[in-house]
Amino acid sequence: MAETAAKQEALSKTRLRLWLKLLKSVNGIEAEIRRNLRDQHGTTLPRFDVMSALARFPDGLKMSELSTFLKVSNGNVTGIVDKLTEEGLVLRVAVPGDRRAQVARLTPKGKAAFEELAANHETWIDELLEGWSADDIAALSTRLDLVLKRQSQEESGNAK
Amino acid sequence: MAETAAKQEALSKTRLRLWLKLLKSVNGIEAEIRRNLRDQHGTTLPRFDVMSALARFPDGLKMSELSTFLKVSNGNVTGIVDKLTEEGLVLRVAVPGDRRAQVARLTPKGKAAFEELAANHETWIDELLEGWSADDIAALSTRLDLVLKRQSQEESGNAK
DNA sequence: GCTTGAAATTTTAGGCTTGAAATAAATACC
DNA sequence: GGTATTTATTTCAAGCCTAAAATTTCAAGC
Repeated sequence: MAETAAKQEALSKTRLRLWLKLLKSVNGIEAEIRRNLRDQHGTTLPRFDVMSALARFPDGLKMSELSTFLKVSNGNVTGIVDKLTEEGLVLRVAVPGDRRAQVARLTPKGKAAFEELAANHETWIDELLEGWSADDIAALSTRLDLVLKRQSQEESGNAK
Repeated sequence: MAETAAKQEALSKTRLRLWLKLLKSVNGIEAEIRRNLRDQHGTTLPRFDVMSALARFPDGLKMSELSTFLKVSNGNVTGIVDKLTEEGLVLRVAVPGDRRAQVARLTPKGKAAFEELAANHETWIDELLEGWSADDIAALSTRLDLVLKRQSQEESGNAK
């Protein structure tokens, strides 16, 4: 039994080291994407994320749906959509029958801009994950599902 | 050859999907750690990161060493160390022979506070990565080394 | 029709982050 | 010794982010 406890202890340290490495890797990739978005396109990751979400829903998303989907605060989305709207990339559309709500949608200009961004984004990721085979990816994907499952359980547990 | 191109195309999409899943998982874990630090200890991740770095270097780190190590800006570290200093967790020590530089060190109080945090942190990670075996971790670790190697190469390439 | 509570959104105060400008001190060169 | 460059750090302006408060509208119950 002493051996088991010792192994558990070692596993805990091993997991911690992996987490730190994982965080470093992901932060590094994210930093490069932010850099590319800024230097090559004059935009930012939060703006890209909002446009990406809206691109998936051509009929638009309510502000609250957007913030839930992106897992950021309502107030945060307000500011980003404000900017994108000023630039003519996003449009706020009134929801018929509910004067409280508004739907944010990409304009044609916004859609075109996003498609350009998305194509480059995919290329960047492809280069950054160079050397990852389909098998590598499948293996990691199933491990990540464990983490995501845990997270979605927690969410529903925290729901009021 | 058409098949090869098609496979490449598919791999690119697969990598993109993995990246999105990886990002979601890591962000979820990070969010929980931030929540725990705030709710259980009244502190934040950036503060924990600074204390963690200083804990590894008992003789202290210069402000610039600290920002390089943590990969954040100089100005950022200034503000965080300011706060930690006000609270008596960190000390700024003059560097003999260079009146420009200062070394930040944990105070005994800071060291004790960090050790408490670090122990909990390890437990949180252990729970969040529940189900990850030593073999899983070893496999992922070698894949991540690919990413990290690429990142360190880029850094040295970007050095002036 | 009023009132009460819930829902959608914006506003606000405060912390984190960056890149760039400013300051001050050390170093190198002549 | 004097000037220019580099180095260490802080300050600053602006964007991002959150949680909480405020605002407006809707919906239910009476």
